[in-house]
Amino acid sequence: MDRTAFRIGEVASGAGVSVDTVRYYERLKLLSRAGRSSGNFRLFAPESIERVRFIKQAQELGLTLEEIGGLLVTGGADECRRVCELLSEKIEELDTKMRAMKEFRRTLARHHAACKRELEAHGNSARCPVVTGNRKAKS
Amino acid sequence: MDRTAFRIGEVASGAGVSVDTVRYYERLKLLSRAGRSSGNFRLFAPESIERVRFIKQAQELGLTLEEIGGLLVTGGADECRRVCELLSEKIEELDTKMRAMKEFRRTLARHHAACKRELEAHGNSARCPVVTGNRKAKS
DNA sequence: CTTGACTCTGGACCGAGCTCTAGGTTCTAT
DNA sequence: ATAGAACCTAGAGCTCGGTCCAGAGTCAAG
Repeated sequence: MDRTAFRIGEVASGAGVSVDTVRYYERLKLLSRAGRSSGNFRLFAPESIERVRFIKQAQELGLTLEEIGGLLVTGGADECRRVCELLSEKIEELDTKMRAMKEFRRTLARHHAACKRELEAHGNSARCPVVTGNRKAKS
Repeated sequence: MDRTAFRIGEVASGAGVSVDTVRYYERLKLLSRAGRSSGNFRLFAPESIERVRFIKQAQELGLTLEEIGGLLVTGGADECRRVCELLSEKIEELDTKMRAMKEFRRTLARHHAACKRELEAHGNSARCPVVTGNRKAKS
């Protein structure tokens, strides 16, 4: 039988965050207010765990909690339209970011190569060429 | 003739940050202590501007100032070796992150498609299907 | 010489996103 | 029955990455 109610600690460990974080998200309305047990313990639906994971994932990619909130809103047709827009904005941002990332990776790779060359050429008297005295000329 | 000394305001606007930020970076040793003019104004080498830009770029990709500091250390052979390692670690992290990003992009695209379908299928009575785990929006 | 833009230092303050504390309640295992 | 783990609320505190003061000095233009 599938569980339908989880206590805060289960949600937290299931999603890899602290219970404080779960309560914090609830306060920010990233999670809708959980139901309560007879003893006033929060009872979460299984999807909440997924939801917290989603939040964390989104966060790692640089979205703020507020933006994530925007993506999580659920409601009628108007909300749906809004979310739809928001989503395509975010997708575009993501694409931009991925391009920046590739660019930056090249920068790092270039530094890495320079570093290696220096070590190979000058061994123990190597002077790290990363960023200081960095040839810049024009990239 | 190329300028060799820039005042803090020039560095700041050249790199698109505030003068406070430049001073802050100096305090954190992300920029080496600048020389001073007769009137005690900081004088920065042109590379400083590049350096601040680099910091900003790295930051956008989710590195902390501390990590960036690690990438910017410069010294003899030992430092060079260390930086070299750090760089390949970062490159790998970046690759991991880029994969996560693609994954996340797919997630968003999937939600977007679902949203659109819902709107087309149910028009004004659409109920936004984005992200699992909303227990009744009604509180 | 005056004005106004720019700079200096040191320290207070800010928003985001948690994290911890205190003081109390509930649940579960023995 | 009782210990101890997990939970509750309200609110204070923390880290990061700045940002903003106050009070004073510097500097170029008019």
